Amino acid sequence: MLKPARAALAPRKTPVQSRSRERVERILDAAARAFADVGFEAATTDAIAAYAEVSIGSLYQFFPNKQALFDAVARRHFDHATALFDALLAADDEGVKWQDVLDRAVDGFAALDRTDPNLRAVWRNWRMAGRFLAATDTVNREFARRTEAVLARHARGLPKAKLELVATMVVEVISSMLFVVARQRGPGTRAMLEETKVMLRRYLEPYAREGRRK
Amino acid sequence: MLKPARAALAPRKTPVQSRSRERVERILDAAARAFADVGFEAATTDAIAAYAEVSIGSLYQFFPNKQALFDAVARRHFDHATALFDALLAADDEGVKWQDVLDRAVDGFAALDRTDPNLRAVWRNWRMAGRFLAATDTVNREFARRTEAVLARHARGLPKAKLELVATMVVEVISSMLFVVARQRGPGTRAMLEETKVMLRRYLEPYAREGRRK
Amino acid sequence: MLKPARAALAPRKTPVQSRSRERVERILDAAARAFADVGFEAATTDAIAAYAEVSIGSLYQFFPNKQALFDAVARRHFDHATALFDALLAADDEGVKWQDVLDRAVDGFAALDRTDPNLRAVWRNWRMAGRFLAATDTVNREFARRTEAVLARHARGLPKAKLELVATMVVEVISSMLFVVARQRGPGTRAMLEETKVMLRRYLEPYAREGRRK
Amino acid sequence: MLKPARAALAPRKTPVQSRSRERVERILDAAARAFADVGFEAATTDAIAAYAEVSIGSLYQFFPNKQALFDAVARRHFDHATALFDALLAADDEGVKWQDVLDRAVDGFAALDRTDPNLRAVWRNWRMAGRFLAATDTVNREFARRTEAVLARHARGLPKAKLELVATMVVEVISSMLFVVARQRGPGTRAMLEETKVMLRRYLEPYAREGRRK
DNA sequence: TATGAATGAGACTTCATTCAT
DNA sequence: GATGAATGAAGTCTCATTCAT
Repeated sequence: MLKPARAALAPRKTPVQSRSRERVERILDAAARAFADVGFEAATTDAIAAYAEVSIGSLYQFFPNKQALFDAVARRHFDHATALFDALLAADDEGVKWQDVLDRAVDGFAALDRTDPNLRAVWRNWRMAGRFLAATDTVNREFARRTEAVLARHARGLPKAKLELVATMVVEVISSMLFVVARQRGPGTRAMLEETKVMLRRYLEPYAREGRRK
Repeated sequence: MLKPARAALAPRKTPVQSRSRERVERILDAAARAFADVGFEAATTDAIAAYAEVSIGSLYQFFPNKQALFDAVARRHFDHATALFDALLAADDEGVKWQDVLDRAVDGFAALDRTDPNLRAVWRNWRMAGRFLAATDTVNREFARRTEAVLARHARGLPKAKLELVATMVVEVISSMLFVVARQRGPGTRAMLEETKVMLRRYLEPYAREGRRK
Repeated sequence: MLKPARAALAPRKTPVQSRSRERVERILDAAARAFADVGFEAATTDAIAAYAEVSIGSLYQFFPNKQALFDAVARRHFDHATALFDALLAADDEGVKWQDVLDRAVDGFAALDRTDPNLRAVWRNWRMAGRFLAATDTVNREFARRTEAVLARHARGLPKAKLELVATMVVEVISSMLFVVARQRGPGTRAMLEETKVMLRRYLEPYAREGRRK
Repeated sequence: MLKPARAALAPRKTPVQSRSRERVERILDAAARAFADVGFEAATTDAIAAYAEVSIGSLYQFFPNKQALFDAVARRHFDHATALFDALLAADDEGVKWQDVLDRAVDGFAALDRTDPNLRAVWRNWRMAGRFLAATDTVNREFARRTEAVLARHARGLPKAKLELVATMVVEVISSMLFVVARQRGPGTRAMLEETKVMLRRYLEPYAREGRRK
C-alpha cells in the first residue's frame, strides 16, 4: 500500500557558482510555495519549474526527484528554526527570565510561520510517507533535547526522565498551537498565542518553583 | 441529455440490506486504513477496493467518487467522537469533578485513536482542499462550543469571549497532543498523556477557582 | 481499430404472452428514444431499462446485448417505412398521378419523422460499424428496387440500368432531405419539403415525358 | 490553486518547429481516420496515438482532450472545403457557365471525399452533442450563404427568401449525395455523381431562365 | 421469471522523469 | 549546462453484461 521508498535524499550536486546557487534558491522558493499552497502530491514539478522560471530539465539537474525537492525545503525550514532556537538559548544564557524566553519562543515561531514559506510547506505536509516523517520529527526531537538542557537549569530537582517529558511537552504544544493558529483565518489568533503563553507558564511554574527551592 | 451532477457528499444510496451494509463497512474500513496509511492522494481507489475484497465497480456503486469515500470516513469519525463527547458531558452533569472529566476526555480520545481507524484517517489528512477542511474543523469547533457550555458552569466569572478562547485551547491541545502521541512509536506515550492532563489542570485551575468564588 | 462484431442479431426470444410483449415494446420505445436523443454509444442500457421501468436484468432477458436493441429498433423503423411505402404503391396502382404520389411520399415520410421515434433513432446513428450499416442501407436499397418498378411504368423507354439509377436517386434524395430537415430547428422546414418536391418533379419530368411518348 | 480551465477548442500550443508540425499532422491524420472508421465515441485516444506512432503523452501535449482533436480535424476539413469553394466562385467570376461550375462543384467535392480523410471524419460524426453540431452546420450554412450570392447573379428575379432556399437545397443535395456515394462500395458511384449533376441542372434551369429574362 | 448488486475491462487523462538537441 | 518535447505507467471512473437470489 505504501509507495516504494524514493531514491537519494541529498541534492544531486552542491552548486558553488553563484549563478547555480541562485537558480536553486528560486526553485526551492517555488517548491516551498507550491507545497504550502496545494500540498506535496498536488504540486507538479512542471508548475514548480515554471514558477521558478526555470526549465523542468534544469530542475532535475539539481534535484533527482520531487521528494528531494521537499527534503531541501524541509532542510531550509530546519535551518531557520534552528537559528531562531539558538537565539532563544542565548537569551536564556544572558539571564532573561524563563517566562520571557517562553514568550519570545511563541512569538518568534509565530512570526516565522508568517515569514518563512518553508515552514508552511513542511507543516502542511507534516505526515508524509516513510523517510520524511522521521526527518520532521527530528526537528522537534532535537529542539526537545536542547530545551531539556535549559529546563534543567530552572527546575533542578526534576529527574532526567521528567525533564525529558516536560521539554517534549513544551515543544510539542508550541508547535501544535502554531499549527492550529496557522489554520485559522482572520482574528483571534493573537489571543490564542497569548493564551498559549499563559498555559505554558502555568504548566511550568510548579516545576520552576520546585527547582528554585533546591 | 447531459449526465446529472451527482451530489459529492452523500453515499449514492443508503443500503438497507445487511449484505450491502456489510460491503459498505468493509469498503470504509479499507478506505480509512488507506487514508491513514498513505494519505488521501496516494490512496488509490483500486487498492481500497482490493483491500476490501470488493470490485472497483462495487465501490463506485456506493460512493460516487474518492472524495465521498473520505467524507464517509470522516462522518464515521465524527459520529464516534461525538458519542464519546456526549458521554463526557453526561458525566459532568452527574457531578463528576471537572478534573476527572478532563482525565476521562484525554483517556477516552486516546483509546479512540487506538480503536477507530477513521480517526487516524481524518487526522492524517486534516488539511484537504475545499469542502473537507471545513468539515473537519467543524468537529473541533463544535466540540469547543459544547466545551464552552461546560466551562461556563465551572468558571462563572469569565466573560463570553474568554470562555470561547479557553474552550478552544482545551479542545485543540487535547486533539494536538493525541496527534503527537499517535505519531510516536513505542513507550512514553502513557506518560505524555498523563502530563497532558497535568498541563490542562494547571491551566484551568485559576479559571475554575475564580468561578467558584462568585 | 474496429470493435469486434457483436453477437447475435435477433431477439433472444420471441415473446408471445401479452405481458412480455408489452415489456418488450416499452423497452424498445425507451431504446429508440435514447438512441435518438443521445446516440448509440452515449445511450446506456441502465438508462434505457430505467426509462422503460424495467430492470436491467429483464432487458437482457429479451435482448442479448445493446446492439440487438438497436437492431430491433431499426426493424420497427423498417416495418413502419415499408407500410407507408406500400400505401404509396397502392396509390400509384389506383392511377394517382405520379407527381402526386411523389408529393405524398415526401409528406408521408416527413410525417413519419415526426411521429416515429424509431426513425430518428436509426437516422441519428445511420453509420454504425459493421453489420448495422448494411441493415440500414438495405431499407433504402429495397425501396429503390420497388421504386424502380413504379418508375418503369411511367418511363417506359429507359433502360434497366438507368431505371435503377433514377430510382436510387429519388429514394436517396428524399431520405437525405428529410434528414436535413430533421436537423433544422424552427421554421423553413415546410418550404424545404415543398422545394424537394419541386426538385424531384423537375428531375423526373423529362424521363416521364420520354416514357409517355412511347 | 485550481487548475485553470483550458480552452477546449484551440490546440494547446501552436507548434512552429517542423518536427512538431509533422507530429501534429500525423496525430490529426490518425484521428481523422479513426473518427471516420469507427465514429467519435468508439475511437480511443490510445488507438489514435498508436496509429500516429506517437505516445499518448505527446498527443495530449498538443490537444487538451479528445474533443479538441475532433475540432482540429473539423477545422482542416473546413479549410480544405473552403479553398475548393473559393476556386469555384472564382470560376463563376471568370464567366464559366453556371452549369459547368455546378459540374465542377460536384466533381471537386467528390474528389475531396476520396482524398481528404478529414471530410469523412466530419461527415460520419455529423451530429455530435453541443458545440460541434453548430460548428459543422456552420460549414454548410456558410456555403449556402455564398452560393446564394452566386445564384443571385444568374437568377435575378428571385426574391431573397427564395434565393436562400434554393441555395440551401443545392448545397444540401450535393453534400448528401456525396455522403450517399461515399457509403456505396464498388462501381455505380460515377454514374450517380453524373446523375446528381443532371438533377441539379434540371432543378435550377427554370430559375436561371427567369433570371435571364430580366 | 424478475431483479439489481456485482463485476472488471477499458476509457480518458495526468504528471514525474528522461534524453536528444 | 540548459531546454522542453517525449514518454508511458498509473489513476479515477463508466458501463455493458452476468448471475445469485
